[in-house]
Amino acid sequence: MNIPVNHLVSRNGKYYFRCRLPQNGYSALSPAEIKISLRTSDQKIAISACKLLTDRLNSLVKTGAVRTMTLNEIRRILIEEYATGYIEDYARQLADYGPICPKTRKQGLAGALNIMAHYEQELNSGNPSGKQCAEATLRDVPHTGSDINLMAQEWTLMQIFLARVQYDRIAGKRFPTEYSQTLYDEIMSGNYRSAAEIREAETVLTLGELVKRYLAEKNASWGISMQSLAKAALDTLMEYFDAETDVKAVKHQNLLDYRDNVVLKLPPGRNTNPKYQGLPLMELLAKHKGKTLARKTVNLQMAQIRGFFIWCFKHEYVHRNPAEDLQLDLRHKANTERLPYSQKELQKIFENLREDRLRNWRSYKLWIPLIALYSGARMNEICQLQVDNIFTVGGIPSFEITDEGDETASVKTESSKRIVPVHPVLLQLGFLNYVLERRKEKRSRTKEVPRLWPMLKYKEGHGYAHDFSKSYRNFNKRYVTQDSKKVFHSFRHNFTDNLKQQGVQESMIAELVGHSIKSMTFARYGKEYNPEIRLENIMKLDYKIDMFEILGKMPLEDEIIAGQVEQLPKR
DNA sequence: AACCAAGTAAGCGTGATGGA
DNA sequence: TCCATCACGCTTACTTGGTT
Repeated sequence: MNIPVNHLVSRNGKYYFRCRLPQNGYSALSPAEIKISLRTSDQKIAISACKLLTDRLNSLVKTGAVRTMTLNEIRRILIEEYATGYIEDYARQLADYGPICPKTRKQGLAGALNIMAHYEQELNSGNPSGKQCAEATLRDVPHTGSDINLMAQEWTLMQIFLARVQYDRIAGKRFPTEYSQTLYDEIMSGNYRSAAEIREAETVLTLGELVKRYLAEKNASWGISMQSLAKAALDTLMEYFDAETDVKAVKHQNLLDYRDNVVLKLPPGRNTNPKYQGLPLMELLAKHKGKTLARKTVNLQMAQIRGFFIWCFKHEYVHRNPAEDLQLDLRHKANTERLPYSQKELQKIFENLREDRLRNWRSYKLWIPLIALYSGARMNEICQLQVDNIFTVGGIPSFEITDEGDETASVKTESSKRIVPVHPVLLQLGFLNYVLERRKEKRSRTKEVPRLWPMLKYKEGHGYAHDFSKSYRNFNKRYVTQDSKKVFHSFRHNFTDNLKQQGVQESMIAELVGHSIKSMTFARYGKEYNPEIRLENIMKLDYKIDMFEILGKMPLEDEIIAGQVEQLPKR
C-alpha cells in the first residue's frame, strides 16, 4: 500500500523537502515556498527527514515564529482595519454637515493638531493604545512580540497621519470625498509628518524676524567685522525683499535676480557717501550710473546671504537653501590682487624718502618702508615693534614679531609669530644706531618697554599703524604711483616675489613672512630653520637697486656694526 | 583724528574627487 | 572601499580709502 508523504519531492534521484507556506495574506514579501535539499538518494532516510521537517515547520508557523511580518504588511492590515473606515466616515460626516464656518474650522484645526500631539506623546511612551489595538488585530494571526511592537508603533503613526488628513480637509487642502488610492499610498509609504512639522509649515516666518534671530545667535560667536559684514548684507537684502516676506517665498531665482540686478549695480560706499544718503534702494539703482561694487565684494555679500539661509535650513525654517551657487566667477583674479613695486618705483620711493628731500621728514617714515622691503613684514607688525623685539639669536640680530607680553600688539594669525633676521642693508644703513638710541631711553624713563616708533600712537581697533598708514598712502599717491594695486603691502609682495626668483624654498619664504605651511610633509616633519639659514636666504634678496646711492649714505664699517650687535640683548 | 565701509589675505573645515 | 588631496566656503584679521 502507498502511504503518501507530503512535501517530499525527488529530482534526479535526490530527495528534497518542498512546502508552500500558509497564505494568510501576510507573506507578500516573504518567500511563498521553501525548498530544502535532503542530501540523500535513500527514500527511507528522505521520508523520515521530510516528516521531521514538516513537524518542525508546522510548529513554527503556529507560533508565528517562522518570520516577522513586514512593515508593509502591518501597514496594509492597519489600513484595512482602521484607516479605511475612519477616512470614509469622516468624509461622510463632512458631507452631512456641509460647509464649515470659520470658527468651527479654527476649532477643528486646533483639535486635529491636539490629536496629533497626543499620539506623538504616546509614540514616545510605549504606545499603550497602539499595543491594545495591535493585540486585538493580531489575535487570530501568527505573530511574535516584535510584530506587536511594530504594529503598535505603526498604529500610532497612522493615527497621527489620519489627524493630519483631517486637518488638511478642514483647511480645505484635501478633497473630502472618500478614501482614495493616494491616501492608501501615503500610509503605505509611511509618509507621516509630525504635528510640530505641520504647525511649523503653517507658520509664516518673516525674513525680518529670522534675520533678527540669526544675527542675535551668531553675534555671540562672531567678531565685530563679521557682525557688520553680515548685517550690512542682510539689511540690503531685506530692503529689496521687504522684512515682512515669508522666508519660504524667497527662491533661488529671486536671489539670482537680486544679485544681478541689485548688488552688482550698487555703487561702493552706499552707506557712507552722503550722495546716497536716505535714497531708497530701487531709486538709487535707477539713478546710479558709473562705478559699481567689485565682484569680490558682491561675492562676499552673497556669502553672507548664503550663510543666513544655511542657518534657516538647519533650523528647518526653509525646506531647501535658495542661496546655493550665487558666487560670481572671478576670472580676472589677478586684477584684484596687489602688485609688487617695480624697480623704478622702489627707486622713486626711497629717493623721495631721503631726509634731505621729504618735507616733515621723520625717521620712521624712512625706516618702516625699508624694514618692510627687507623683512617682508606687514605694516602693523613693524609699527607695533617694541625695542625689546630686536635682539640677537646665535649672534644674528633679528626682529621678533609677536603679540606676547604686549596687550596692545597683535598678530594676524598664530603662524604670523616669527623671528626674522635683520637684513645687512638695514644694518649698514645704521638701523642699530636708531635701535640703541631708543634703548637708552628705556633706562632713563618708565618701566614700560618703549616702542621703536614712539610717535606712532596706539588706536583701539587699529593698532599702531593707523597714522603711518595714512601718511604713507598720501606719500605713495603723490610721489610714487596712482595705481591702486601698488600700496604699502606691495613691499611684502616684492619680498616674497624676489625670494622666489632667487630660488628660495617656499617653506622658507612662508616661515619668513609668517604664513602657515599647507603641505602636510612640512607641517608634520618640518622643523624651523635655524637663524643662520634664514639669514643666508634673506641675503639672497636682490632688488637690483643701490640703496646707499639712492639714500646718499655710506655703508657702515663691519667693525662698527659688530660693536652695535654686541650691545643688543641676546636670546 | 575718529569713524565707517570696502576690500584683501589667510586659516580652517568639509565635501568632492580620483587613484590605489 | 579607503585614503589622500584638492577646491571651495566660511570666518576672521588686517589694510585701504573716504567722510565728517
